[in-house]
Amino acid sequence: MGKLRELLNDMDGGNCALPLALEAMGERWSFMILRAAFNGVHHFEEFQQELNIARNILSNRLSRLVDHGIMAREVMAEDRRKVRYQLTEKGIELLPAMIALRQWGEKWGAGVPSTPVLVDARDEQPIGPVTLTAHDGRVIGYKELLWKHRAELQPLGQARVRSDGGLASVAAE
Amino acid sequence: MGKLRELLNDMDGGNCALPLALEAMGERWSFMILRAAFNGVHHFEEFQQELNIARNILSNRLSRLVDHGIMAREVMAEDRRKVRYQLTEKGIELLPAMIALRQWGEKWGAGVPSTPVLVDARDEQPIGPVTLTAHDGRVIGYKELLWKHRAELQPLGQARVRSDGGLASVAAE
DNA sequence: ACTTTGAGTTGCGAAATGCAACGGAGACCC
DNA sequence: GGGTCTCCGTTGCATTTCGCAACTCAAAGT
Repeated sequence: MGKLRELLNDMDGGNCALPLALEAMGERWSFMILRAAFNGVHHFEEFQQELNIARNILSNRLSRLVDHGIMAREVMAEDRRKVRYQLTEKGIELLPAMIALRQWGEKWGAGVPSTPVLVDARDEQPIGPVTLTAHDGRVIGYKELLWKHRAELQPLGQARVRSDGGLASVAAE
Repeated sequence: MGKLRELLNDMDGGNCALPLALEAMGERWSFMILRAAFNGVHHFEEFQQELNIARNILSNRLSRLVDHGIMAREVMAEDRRKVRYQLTEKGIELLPAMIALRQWGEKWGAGVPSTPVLVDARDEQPIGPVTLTAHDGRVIGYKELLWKHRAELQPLGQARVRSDGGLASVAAE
């Protein structure tokens, strides 16, 4: 109970990176633009036509993505009217989040086929589901997980049995 | 170029599950509410105070999450004023997406510690980064991936060499 | 010169969001 | 059983964001 308070106080304070991610990607269209970018779309008019997004909004979103370092904006040398928007490494690293969302929509939505699909370049087989893994790479399910404060973490190799009933009981209320 | 068109036509039509996921989770506060729910928050007043969200918006978001089957709403038997909001399995399966987002924010944000942290219940070690994996479980990086149409997929075990230059070249333009 | 193309901007109505106050059913208290 | 408190909302109104259509403007193309 005091535990719950303590846990929650960490939440709003700002020491959670989720609001940070949402500030960059949480607005309408941001993820759709990202998806288009992953599919090889690079130019304003392409984004506009394919997403059917209002031009002013698109302009605003692209600017924001550039400001956040998710995309890079470059005026093309061979035709200086054209601007090329390119994913940065920071943007590319949103791929797991985007795919996790898409797979979730695929699983729980009304049987949407979701084309195009991401495949392993080696064998052209579709990638597996995005999962959570333990530090050693084992796939790990929700019921095998606990929430812990940073301060309570054990250095690797010194794992001990839960002794205080800690936060595990909090999640179960 | 014809290829690009073909690729893009699949996008807006609606045969992508991302818009579906975003319809359920893309509004402001939805992910923050989900996160609170994962941390053991169950009641309206708890969500309101911890997230500092306007009551009418919170009301609206909880209704929408319930409508989408992400949370279940239950009037509590022992105190019928209280309503308990509980994640469904569909909601729980958003965890990888949420963690992927949070990890991204953690990596690229201004060194936010992100407490509480998700740990393996066995050894209390923090979970690993959310990654994409091949069908056999190998972790796979962005450069080892291609986008393919459903129709072009090979049945497992019949992988062939890319013969048509296909969609890989599209991503690279 | 004249037209077209690419990438935006501007003006304005519609929708979503935020804030503060209110409402109402159920518990609780004597 | 009247008064109070708690929990979960709703209502009214100001602010912000979104969406649409028309416009600008520089750079190519012809």
